[in-house]
Amino acid sequence: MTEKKAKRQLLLDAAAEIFARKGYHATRVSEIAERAGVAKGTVYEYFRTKEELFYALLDSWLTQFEHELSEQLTGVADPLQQADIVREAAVMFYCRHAAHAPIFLEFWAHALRSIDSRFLERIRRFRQFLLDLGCRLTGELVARGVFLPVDIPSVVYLEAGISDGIFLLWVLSGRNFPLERAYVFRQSVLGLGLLSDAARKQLQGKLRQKLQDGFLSEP
Amino acid sequence: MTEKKAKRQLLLDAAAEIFARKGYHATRVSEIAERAGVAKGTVYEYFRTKEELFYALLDSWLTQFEHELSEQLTGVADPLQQADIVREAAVMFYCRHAAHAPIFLEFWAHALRSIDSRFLERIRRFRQFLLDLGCRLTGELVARGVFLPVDIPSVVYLEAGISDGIFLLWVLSGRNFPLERAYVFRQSVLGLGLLSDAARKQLQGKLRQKLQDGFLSEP
Amino acid sequence: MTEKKAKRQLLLDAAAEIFARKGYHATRVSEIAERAGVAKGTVYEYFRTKEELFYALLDSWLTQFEHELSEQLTGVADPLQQADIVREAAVMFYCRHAAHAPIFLEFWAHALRSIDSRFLERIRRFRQFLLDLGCRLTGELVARGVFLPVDIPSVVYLEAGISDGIFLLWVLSGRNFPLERAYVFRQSVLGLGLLSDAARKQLQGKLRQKLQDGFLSEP
Amino acid sequence: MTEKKAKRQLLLDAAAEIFARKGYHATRVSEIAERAGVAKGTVYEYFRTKEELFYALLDSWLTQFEHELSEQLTGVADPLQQADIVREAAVMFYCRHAAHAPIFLEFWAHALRSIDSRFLERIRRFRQFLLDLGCRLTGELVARGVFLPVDIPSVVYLEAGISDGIFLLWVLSGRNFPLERAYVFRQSVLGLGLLSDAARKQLQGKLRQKLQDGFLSEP
DNA sequence: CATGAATGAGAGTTCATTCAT
DNA sequence: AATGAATGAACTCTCATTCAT
Repeated sequence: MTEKKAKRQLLLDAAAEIFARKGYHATRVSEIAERAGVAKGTVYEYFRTKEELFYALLDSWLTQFEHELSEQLTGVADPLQQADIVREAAVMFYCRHAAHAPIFLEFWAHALRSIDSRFLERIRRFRQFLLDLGCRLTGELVARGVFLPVDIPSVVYLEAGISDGIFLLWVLSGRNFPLERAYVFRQSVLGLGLLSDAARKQLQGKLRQKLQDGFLSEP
Repeated sequence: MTEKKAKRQLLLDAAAEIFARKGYHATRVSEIAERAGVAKGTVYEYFRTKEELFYALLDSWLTQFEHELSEQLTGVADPLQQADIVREAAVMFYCRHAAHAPIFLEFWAHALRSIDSRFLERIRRFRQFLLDLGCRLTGELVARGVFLPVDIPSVVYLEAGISDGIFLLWVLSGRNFPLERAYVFRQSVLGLGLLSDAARKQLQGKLRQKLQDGFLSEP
Repeated sequence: MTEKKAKRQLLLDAAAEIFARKGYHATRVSEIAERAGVAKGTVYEYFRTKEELFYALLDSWLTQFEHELSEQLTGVADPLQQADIVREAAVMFYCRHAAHAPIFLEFWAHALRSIDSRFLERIRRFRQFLLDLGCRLTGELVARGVFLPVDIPSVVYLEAGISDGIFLLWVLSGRNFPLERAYVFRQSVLGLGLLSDAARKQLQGKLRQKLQDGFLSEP
Repeated sequence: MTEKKAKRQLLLDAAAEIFARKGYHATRVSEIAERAGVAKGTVYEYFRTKEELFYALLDSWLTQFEHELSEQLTGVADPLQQADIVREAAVMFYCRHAAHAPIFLEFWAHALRSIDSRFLERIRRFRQFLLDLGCRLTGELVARGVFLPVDIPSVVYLEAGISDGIFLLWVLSGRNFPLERAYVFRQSVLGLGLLSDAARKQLQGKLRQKLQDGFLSEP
């Protein structure tokens, strides 16, 4: 039972490694098998098709992230603190999968073309999960007067877009800057833009400093 | 001569249409030929391989954008006005290629895996073009005291990431919001975050209104 | 011991069912195992290969028929009565295996191509068994003056061919007529053709009526 | 145009040869290609799948037979003469395809199992063609008082069954007797059984001689 | 005896590319 | 320059068979 799961995971790990290095289409099922130390046929004992294996990888990553984030948020009430947790979780997630980063681009590209709609659905479900969370947090910050009165969904959408954009930037630029600092930087810019006058007064100094520091140079 | 160029363009247009609808790998060279109204073999008179055709498409789009933007900026001195031109050019570019949007994801994914490094190099050259432009503009705005003193490259990097991120958001969400308004919204948030106290005072009202409006609902 | 035989029979029955429905090549060994309620590997405890299982099925059916017919003929002296018994046994055999009918076509086809010559040999042995029987019966009928003087082997060959032909007709036409009546009809036609003048006079009325009735309409 | 048809025929001939020798399933597409002197891929320029090639073979044979028989019957009025033409055409057809004989068994077996219903439909259409013809001929013979009053469809069905049965016999026995003589023998037996008293008187002598001669020994 | 996970040879099929016309 | 028939390497996936447990 548990051994079956372990071997499944082994295959997923092997697949991640090869997919990341060669891309979905250039990856041969036989390579994945070889990497996992099993025969080609064995892959098909665990996944019906190559595409299913690809999907299983996407699903396992997103599910794991959703679970971990949910857990970490349990018991935390303060929305600002929650926002930090979300950011950290995202960064941690991306960093853990740093070597697999290019796969995400392929998940996205694949989602837009495959007849298999599960990819797009799964990604949208994940995004919805984050958007819901973001709306809750942002809504509370607006309600408490920390943020200016804004159109909450728009802000949350924008934030989501920015997150992916930074990730894209990071991947395409050859991962030549620390992802975490970029996310902090983003938070500072957005913060300065969205904070109410009162909140701004309090945080201004720290945030402006961060803007001056940037995220490209070594700290 | 010019007829040769015209047919080349015909093939590029056909390729764009099919690549967008089916994706690079699912597209057959024969389909492109059929769509362009020529025989399969003719494609190879104009492009050595399928990948070269794909690259030519990327290159033609980016080159066109670079040319157009350079032209439009010629003779405009005011950096704020220039920033508007850049934003408008980007939106126009994306909108013109709205139907081809998914191809960009594939360009990016392809750039990260193909043995053919031209893809990555070409994309980086394009980004560098935009980053240089952004640094010049932002630098001037900082110099003039419109923007706070910030680490200019970081801000420009961030803006670039945000642009792509919004585009990604737009594509993955099924293009269900107006791209232009999202870019304006982005500008407002960043503006409020980056403007110096003096500049902020002047523009605050208009920008805050935009934050309240958002970009998701019909105007 | 006997349990071993019982499970072997269980597997043969399962195989017959699946082979009949899907055909030899489209049948998976795992399906047979599943149908028999055992594990895939167990099949190989009883039959060395899939083809051997197929052969065992053929053999079991033909052997059973040979045994049954031999038993039923024991103690019956009258050749006309014996002919009836043979015909009835054949019909009973075919009807019992009505659901498996298409398998016979595959046995025949298989016999003509398999490297494994046992199929062809077994089928020929079976045919020889019937031909010998037929020659004995027909010979006696000729000797007694019931039949015209004919080349006995040719008649018996023809009868055998007709039997298989009717069966083939029955299978390919979707089994849309009663097999038994077709065999009776055949007997009448052949009878009228082969009977001596004396015998014909006696049976003519009954046989001609049967020709008028045919075997396609409901009686 | 015509060259395309010629190559198609080349492939059909090659396929017939290999299918006949090895059977449908044991035949590799590459073998057919090799035999036809083309590359494997070329086969797929002419036939979408292996099964389609198999079907095309069946169709080409049956269609050819239908055409030839129709032509030969044109202008012949006498039903007895027509019956002879049909018999001769069938024998000629079988003899021309003697080397491919085992394929017919596979066509039949395939028709009963393939999801592709075209096989069964095509075979049934062919049989219907022959049955219609047979009914017309037999009907006329009955009307003219040559045959006894009989249930015409039953007789024709039986004759069709007998034809296939003799063919089966011939194939399974290793084609060790002359097919034509067997068909003549069959005709004699059936004739003696079906002829009216008047007609019988006339033909009796010749037919009985044929029964004595049989078809197994050399003439 | 029974199991069923693992195997891996081998199948049909695809399609970018070539090249004689 | 344009064609499209021909190519054949390379792919994914199947499934009869094995064998450690």
